[in-house]
Parts: sequence; structure tokens; C-alpha cells
Amino acid sequence: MPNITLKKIAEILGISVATASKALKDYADISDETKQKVKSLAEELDYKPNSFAQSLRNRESKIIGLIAPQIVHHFFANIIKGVIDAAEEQGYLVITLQSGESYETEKKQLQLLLDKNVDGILISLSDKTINYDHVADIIKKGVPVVLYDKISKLLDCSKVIIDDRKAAYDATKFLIDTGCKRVAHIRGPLKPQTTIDRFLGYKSALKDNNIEYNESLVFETKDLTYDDGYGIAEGIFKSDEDIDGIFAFTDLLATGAMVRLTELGMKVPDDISIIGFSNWFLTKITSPPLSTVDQPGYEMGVKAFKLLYREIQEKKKDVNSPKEIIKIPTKVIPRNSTRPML
Amino acid sequence: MPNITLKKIAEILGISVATASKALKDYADISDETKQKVKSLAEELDYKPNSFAQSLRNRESKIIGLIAPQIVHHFFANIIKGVIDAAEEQGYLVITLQSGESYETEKKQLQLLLDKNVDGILISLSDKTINYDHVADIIKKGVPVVLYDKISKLLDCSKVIIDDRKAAYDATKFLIDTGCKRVAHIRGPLKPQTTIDRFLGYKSALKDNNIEYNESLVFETKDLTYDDGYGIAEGIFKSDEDIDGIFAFTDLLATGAMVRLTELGMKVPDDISIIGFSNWFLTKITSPPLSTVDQPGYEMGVKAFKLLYREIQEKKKDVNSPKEIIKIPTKVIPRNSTRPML
DNA sequence: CTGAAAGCGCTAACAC
DNA sequence: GTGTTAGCGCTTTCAG
Repeated sequence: MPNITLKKIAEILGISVATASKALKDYADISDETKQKVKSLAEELDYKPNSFAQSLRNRESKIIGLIAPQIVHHFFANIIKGVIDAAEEQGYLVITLQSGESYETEKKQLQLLLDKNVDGILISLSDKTINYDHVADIIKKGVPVVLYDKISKLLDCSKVIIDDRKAAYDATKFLIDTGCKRVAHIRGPLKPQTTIDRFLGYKSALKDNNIEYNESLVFETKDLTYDDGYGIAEGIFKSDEDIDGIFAFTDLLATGAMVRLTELGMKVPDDISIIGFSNWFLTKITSPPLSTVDQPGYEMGVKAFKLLYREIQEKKKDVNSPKEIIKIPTKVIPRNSTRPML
Repeated sequence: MPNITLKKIAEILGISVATASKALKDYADISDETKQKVKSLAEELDYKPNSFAQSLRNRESKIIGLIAPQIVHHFFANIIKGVIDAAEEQGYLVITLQSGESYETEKKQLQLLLDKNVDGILISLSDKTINYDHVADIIKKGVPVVLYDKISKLLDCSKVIIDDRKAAYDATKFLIDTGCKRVAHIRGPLKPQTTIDRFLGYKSALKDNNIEYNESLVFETKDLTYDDGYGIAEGIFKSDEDIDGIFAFTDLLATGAMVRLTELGMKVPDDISIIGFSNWFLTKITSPPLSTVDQPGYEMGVKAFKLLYREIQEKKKDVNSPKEIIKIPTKVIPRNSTRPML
């Protein structure tokens, strides 16, 4: 059951393959009559151009690659969804790969995508990636690359990121505005840029509100899990610093801390206000529901694809506009783990 | 900066393209010396075969398509991860698409994948899909297709599913074994096969334990959300049936019900035991942590790919082994929303 | 052991 | 307006 090819259509109609090809593409130098004949026969036979042949000729696959550190992850899943939707709208399909936060895997994945001749790559760097040559190399080769979320300032390409610093600033300010005087910060190791940025946002919100930064109000966990939040909470409870507010690096950390603090007899938000980060699904069902910062993953995915798409188009036309960095705005979602605004 | 092609390698070495090609593929009729020369030059120049040309010749893309109803979904995200990992191991890449539970979209997506000449397709049917011709058609055309999770018995192809009936049976039996006498069931509309199967499992567990099935212990919600669980709980609370156990169709439903029931003054698990379904992440952080049934998504993804892979191989060899249906076993995860086993 | 030739299906420059 | 030709890069007979 061989597939319908242009050749077959041409044979049936007694015309040349070239004419058939042009007719389907509405070339100006083909008569309307022929166009009609070709098109209707193509329709009738359910002709589908062979994508391999097209790609081989046109040197484009209409496929892009997407590398995420994780897939089973609310935020990244949303990004992936956004990318896929936006891509589909432009006739692109998406090959998704996950690095699992491993530098070696990330490197390998990148090569797999290149081997498949994807038209461009969207990548979020693994936390463990410290050398960026693998990405720099392909950028140098002229492959359109856009970094999203986990980026590196050392890489010269377009990027889409959360405005982490501002987001953290807003969250911290929100705590202060709702009456907190001694705001603690729970975060992971100061390694990824996001951690640094949120920490800086936290600090500058304090400063702008004339609260002195106090190192002993910063609690560092090993990972960013629920258990880490749960574990660190006792230290907050026992601290002599009269902590009355917590800005946690993630919702998970916040939730863990909230549960533990409640167990220890503190009332949230009356004794202590807690705000998380990401607006994960789970924040709606904690008790009390967790105030948080919404990180619009879907939108990020859409924007990332659009940037990449533009670069792909520009590459075809051999133009080269400057790299762009898009910061996606976030917003504080007040729920009941913080006090109401006065 | 043109790419390295076989032609270039052949030119440099003063041999023919054909020889170069065969040398790289270790054909028996090429001298070891030539093989070595070709291979080392290929290595040196970082030669990568052009995948389009290969695909065009070999009629295979080494890409498979994956359609899921949702991506932002713990269970499906796990499946996707499993598929991608298993595929990568065999040198396959995965194009992921989401139907968003729409029949029309599902149909369109399928076509997009076909147009890209994927070597096979993994699909989980949308809840709204009632006509299966779009899938039946491509199976008939000989495209390897494996259904996973949301399947239809009407489709003649290999399938990977959760043993829903047994899982529900086990969950219900677990409630009974831990002392529940009047077990309610919360579920969505009896539309997808999974809903039916879990309902049947619930019923037969009752029967096997000499508990009469009672229609008024079955609560049907419109959707499967937290809010639906929350909303239906009052009915359970006010019921005259002395309900002391709930088997909910999903963790979300269970969590919503648990929160509401607690608000209404019931003690979980002392007054009422609750067990959910799926072992979503959130079950670990509810209070009390929710007992549930683990649905191994990752494993399902791996198995689904393996089945598909086998079919792809068989198709190449033109053999045709019978379709296979794999049921993935689940297991009850006892946590604190149910009483301890005696 | 090696290479010439054909062809996968499509597109585009160029000729008629 | 239409057809011829060439070629994208690779694989695989088949002839030498």
C-alpha cells in the first residue's frame, strides 16, 4: 500500500512532477485550471507530502527541541504545555527531553536534538551545569537557541525568565505590608541564579522598608522539598529572633514549614505569616491555603517559543536582530497563610 | 559553514561515497584498513549523518508520537517521563502532544504526527472521544499504535492499562479490613472505562465481604476536582447511612472530602476512613496524610514504549504477532487517613 | 574489496 | 504555463 506521492498525482494527470508541486504551492506561473485539477486530486487521494523529502530539500524539520530539567514538575509541565501549544500554532512540533538535573545528560540530549536536525532548541539549564560550552558551541554554529527559566548570564542568546528579584521583593513587601516585622527567608543553597535573585529581592525589600537585614533570619536547606521545610521549621520556632513572617523559596518548603510550625503550636497566620513561591497546585489545599507568588509557566513557555520562532525565521532570511531577554512578571496571590492587608 | 557529509569524507579520502557509507556501517566487504581510515576521519570531523536523508532512504524517523489528554498532571507527566526515558534508550525521540480532552484536537494531533512520519504512536484517548475511527484508520494503515491508560475495547491494538478493577477492589477491601462497615464511593460520571472499572471493583469487594451494595452510598460528582470532593462531603456527613469509610475515585476528590468532613467536625480516620486513588504528590502533605492507591505512571510509560517498540521492529520484519494487553499492578499505600490494620 | 548508478520524494532554476 | 534537469545526503544493489 504505497503512499501517494507527487509523482503519482503527476502521472494520473499526465503532467510533470514539478508542475504538480508548484500547483499545490500556488505558484503564479501555473494556470488556474491545472491548479484546480491538481488540488482536487490531491484532496481526493488524501495526498500528504513526505516530510523527510521536504526537510531534506528545505533544510528544515519544523520540529524544535525542548530540554527541561524535570517533566514531573508543576511549573515545568506548564512551560512544556505552553511551548507545545505555541509551536503547534506555527506548524511546529516539539521533541521533549529531560536532563534530570544532570550536566552529562543535558549535553547528550542536546546532541540528540542536533542529530535530528531540529530547527531550534529551548533549554533550561540543569542546576548542576557549571560549564556552558556545550550550549555556547551550538549557538556559535548558528542553531537558534533560547534559554528559559534556568539561564546563564554567560550565554549569548535570547532568554525568558521570571523576574525573580522583583517577585521576591513583592512577596517580602507583602509580608511587611500585612504587619510582619521580623521576616525570615528559607532557601536552598545559593547556587542557581534564581536563588540568588530571590534572596536579593528579599534583602532589598527589607532595606526599602527600613528593616535591617539579619543573617540569622535566613535559613538554608539542603534541598527544596517538603521535608526540608518541615525540618528547618523547628529552628525557626526556637529562634530568639521573634520571627513573625516567612518568605520561602518554594511552596513545598513553605508547606513543610507551615505544617511543622502548626504542630509546634503556632497559629498561621496570627503568630506567623507564611508565603511560598510558585503557586503550585497544592497551595490551594493546604490548611490554611498558602499565600504564594504566581509564576506563570504557561506564559513563559509561549513566550519562549515565540522568541525561538522569531530567531528561526530570521535565520532563514539571514538577518540577525539583537538577543532579547524577556522578564515575565509575577504576582502575589494572597490566601490565608498571611494576614489580610489593612 | 556547510555540514560534513559523506561526500566530503569520501573526497578527502579519495574513495567513493558508497564505500564511505559502508565503512561506517561495518559492512563485511570493506577492508579493515579503509574502515579505520573512514571512521577516524569521521570522528575527527565530527561527522553526523543527515537524519532527513537517512529517514528518506530508510523510511523511518526514529521518532514516535505521544498524545496525552493532559501534560500538567502528575500521573500523565510520569507516564511521559517513562516513555521518553525508554525511547531514548532505544535511540528514539518523542514528540509529545496534548489533546486537552478534546476529540477534535485529538484527531488533528494524530494527523500531525502522521504527517511527520513518526514510526509509531502512543495515545491515551480523551474522555470526550466517542468515535474511534480516527485511531482505527491509522491502525488499519499499518502504523504501530499502542493505547495506554484511557483505552477503548473497540480498538484492536496493544494496550497498557492500570488494573483498575483490582485496584479499586483492593482499596475497598483495605477499608473493610481496617474495620469499615459502611463504605461509600465517590466518583465522577460513569463515562470513561476507568470509572466503570473502579466502580465494579468497589462493588465486588463489598460482595466478597458479605456487605450488601447500597446505591445511596455512591456519590457522583460532576468533575474530579478538589472542589467537587469538598462539595459532596456534606451529603456524606448528613447521610443517614452511618458511613464510616470512603473510597474516592481520585486523591483530589478524597482530599476535598477529607477537608470538608474535618471542618464539619468528623475525625479522620477515627470517625471515617478515607482512601484516595493515584498517589499524587499532594497525598503526602494533607493532614492526615492520605492513604491511597499507587498508580505507577512511570512504569506504564516504559511498558507502553516497549510494546510499541516491539511492534515497530516486527513491522520492519513484516511479522505480526498478536496484540498484547498489559495490566500494570497497583498497590495500596496505607497512610493516616485510614485506621491501622489490626 | 570498491565504485557507479539508481532512487527515496520533493523543490527550484532554468529552459522552452 | 509547463517541463526538464539537477540535486538535497544517504543507502543499496550490482557490476567490476
